[in-house]
Amino acid sequence: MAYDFQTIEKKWQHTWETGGTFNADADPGREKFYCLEMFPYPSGALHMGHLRNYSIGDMMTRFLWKKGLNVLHPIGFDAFGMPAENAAIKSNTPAAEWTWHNIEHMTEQLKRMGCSYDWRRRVETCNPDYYKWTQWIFLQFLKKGLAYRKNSPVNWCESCATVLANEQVINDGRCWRCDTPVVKRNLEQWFLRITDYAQELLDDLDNLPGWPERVKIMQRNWIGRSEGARLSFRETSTGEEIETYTTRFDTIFGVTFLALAAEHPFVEKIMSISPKADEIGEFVKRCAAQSSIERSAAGEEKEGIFTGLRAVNPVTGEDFPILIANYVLMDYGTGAVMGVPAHDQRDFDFARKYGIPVKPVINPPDGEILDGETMTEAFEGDGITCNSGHFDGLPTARAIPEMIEWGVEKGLCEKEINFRIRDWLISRQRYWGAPIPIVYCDECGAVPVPEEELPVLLPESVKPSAGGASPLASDEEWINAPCPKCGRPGKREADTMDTFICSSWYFFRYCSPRNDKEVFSKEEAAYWMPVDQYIGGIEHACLHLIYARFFTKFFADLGLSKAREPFTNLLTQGMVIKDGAKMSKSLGNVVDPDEIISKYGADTARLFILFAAPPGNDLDWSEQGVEGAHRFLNRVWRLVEENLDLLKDASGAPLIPMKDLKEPRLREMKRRIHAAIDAVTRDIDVEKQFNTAVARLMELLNALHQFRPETPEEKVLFREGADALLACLNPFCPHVTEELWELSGHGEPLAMLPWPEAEEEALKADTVTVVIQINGKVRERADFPAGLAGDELKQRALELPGVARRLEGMEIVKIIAVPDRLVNVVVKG
RNA sequence: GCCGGGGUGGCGGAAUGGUAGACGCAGCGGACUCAAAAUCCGCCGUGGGCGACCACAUGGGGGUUCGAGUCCCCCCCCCGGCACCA
Repeated sequence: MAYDFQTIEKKWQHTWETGGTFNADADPGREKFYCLEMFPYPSGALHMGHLRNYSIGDMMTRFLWKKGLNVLHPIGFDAFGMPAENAAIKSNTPAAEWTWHNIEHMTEQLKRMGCSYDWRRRVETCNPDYYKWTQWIFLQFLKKGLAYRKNSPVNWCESCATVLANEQVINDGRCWRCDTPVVKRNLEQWFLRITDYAQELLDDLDNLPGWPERVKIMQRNWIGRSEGARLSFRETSTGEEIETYTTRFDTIFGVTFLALAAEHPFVEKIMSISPKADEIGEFVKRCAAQSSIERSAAGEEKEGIFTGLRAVNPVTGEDFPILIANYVLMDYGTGAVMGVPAHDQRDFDFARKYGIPVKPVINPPDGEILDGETMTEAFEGDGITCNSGHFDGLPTARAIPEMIEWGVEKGLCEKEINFRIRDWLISRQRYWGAPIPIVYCDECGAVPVPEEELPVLLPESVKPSAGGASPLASDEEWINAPCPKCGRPGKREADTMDTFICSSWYFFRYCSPRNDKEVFSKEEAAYWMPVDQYIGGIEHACLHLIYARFFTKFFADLGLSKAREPFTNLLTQGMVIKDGAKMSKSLGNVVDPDEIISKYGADTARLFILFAAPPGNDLDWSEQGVEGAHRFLNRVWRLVEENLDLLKDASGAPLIPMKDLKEPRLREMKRRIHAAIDAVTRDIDVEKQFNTAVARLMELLNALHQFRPETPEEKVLFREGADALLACLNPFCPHVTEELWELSGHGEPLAMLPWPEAEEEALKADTVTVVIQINGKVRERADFPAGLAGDELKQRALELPGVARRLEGMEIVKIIAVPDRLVNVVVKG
């Protein structure tokens, strides 16, 4: 017979809500802790990934409250985005209505989970009170010259009918949301200058010891810093200087061609003077038509076309042909590459295909002498410089810096650092997002909406369409607005902001969510920020987690906050798996959290999730595992219920310290209680291994279950154990533990009672099992008094009959003794 | 290709260089019951032996050490990230 979790959970949820139990206010006199889980998109209902995320965060929050900290634990909704729009198109429900309905439903679900949020602080990014400040932040970027408009080839998703930022193009050029191959389009779009922060974003990763190494590595890769040199080659007929960027300036003597991207500005000039203009034009068109998937595939056949023009190597005076090549990208470096086929595989493949000479300028360190005629692949490794004038004989490690140094002195090149990360494209041709607060005027150009006129409200009547144009442009009433500068008729910016903007600063807003005067209160942010513990999925490693760092640095530079990093500790939880695959609707392997909570209760769901795997691992969903967790809670319930009288008898009696317990059985019970407290505390606080913490509590329950107290002394001890079990289990299963705590005669609720502390004296064992090895193999075990020193331990081990028998006729070489652990006898013969 | 993270029973997973497999799931045997469920007790890495025991065993191969799942070297496999970035 199961305990009545339905009634109990409702009861305590009601108590917490009406009592504001988990509301937190800034209090400079108290140590704070900011515990945050990534806020959900209100897609309709919580899924298991959410349940896991919020179970982890809630358990930690409750633990930290009990440790005496002032804990900020807020939640909100990342409420702008495509699904609302799609739902609007499909079911003819306004996006706002759909979204707000989901928000209310999911709020109810979070409450049913027993989550300890400060609900006063809930924010929704689609709320004008919120996006007013999203727009304000955009204006600050604009003011600082960090927001700008540019016409450029941008990533376009046909299915989402909008552009995407580089970070949002994943899996070989596909849309992060719908997996559709992305194409390039030329559009005038808004960008944020995240590249201004590239170096700091990279450097500060070293100041984040609380982040998983792999997330930091992913960000380093994404930022992609490279050191090299910029140098120009003069085109012989026009005298035009064509700039290139190289990380291998030491190969400058090996340049045998120059390759331009099809979009390179000089290509137009070439067409105007070249007799081959038609042919070249056709090639350029073909390149442009290739999707970014085709163009960025490493195995793709390299194609090029001779332009008939030539350029001169400023170092050697040699001249060589200029080509246009499909493997040269316009948006990295200068869009032009110096071709060194002997030492770059791509250049090599290209040169062989088009009969361009290969000129080695580095020989391998093993003494081999390369021959450009017969080489079958490029030599890209380090070696000894050759065919390079007075630099011959230098090893690569010295050649690169020394040759750049020389080039800079001679005025041939400049040192340059390049980044792979690009400026953040934030325009979206969508309806359900924060409007970009700009009015276009024929006279004044793009004019920012004055701050006092914010928010630029999103009209709720607009019907989003599946087509390509920005839906807002179709709202005549909305789109027409006077120029804020000159008052003449103008048109509003019809694009909305990338929703990743909204989620880049919500953790600041939580600090003062109802502030209608400022983006956030400096004082409140100074107290709460940075977030001490952030919990979420790893899929945001190069998206949200970079953007949020960028915004935080920008706020610091505006003087709004001192924090230069938003998240001190990051926990990336694994996925929830079933039948070997991530839960997904298309695979039909989803388990509905509502059903689990209805059938077993929130405590059971939370316990299973935390017990089944360490938080970083993928979690294999198992209904039998859930039943196991439920069985455990029923046993806890019975342990208290069946011993209620006894527990009440013992209430109020002072605990018996270890030194006053004589009987071994009682001393052992006491030790187990405190060993459990000690281990659970360490697992939660230090190791972040919640599965083993639960295992220790299961052991404690098993021990209590077998204890069967009779004497008054035993009853006091039993009560101590039951109390410890409930107190330690409370952050995991807050409802059932709270109910049992009350039932067993405690006045005050558990939630805010101090976390139990292990008694040092009670952790020491009286006797220990020592293992006796002979030549490293376990041969005997013996219970000895704890703390025997080496010599005595050896003595007693050798006296054991089993050991003595085995050692007969053997010569003892040496004996290793580890107190309280083992004795290893090394023998010969 | 480069950079990470992994590989331990039937399964999820434990193990400061010191008893490999905690805890749970599944399975097997027993008690209770007219019976079943629930519950309780016991067994549960593989092979051998009636047995106390013995051998083997943490992806494979070497090494360091009295002692290696753990440290070092080489290799295989799986997962993730990046990848024509000049």
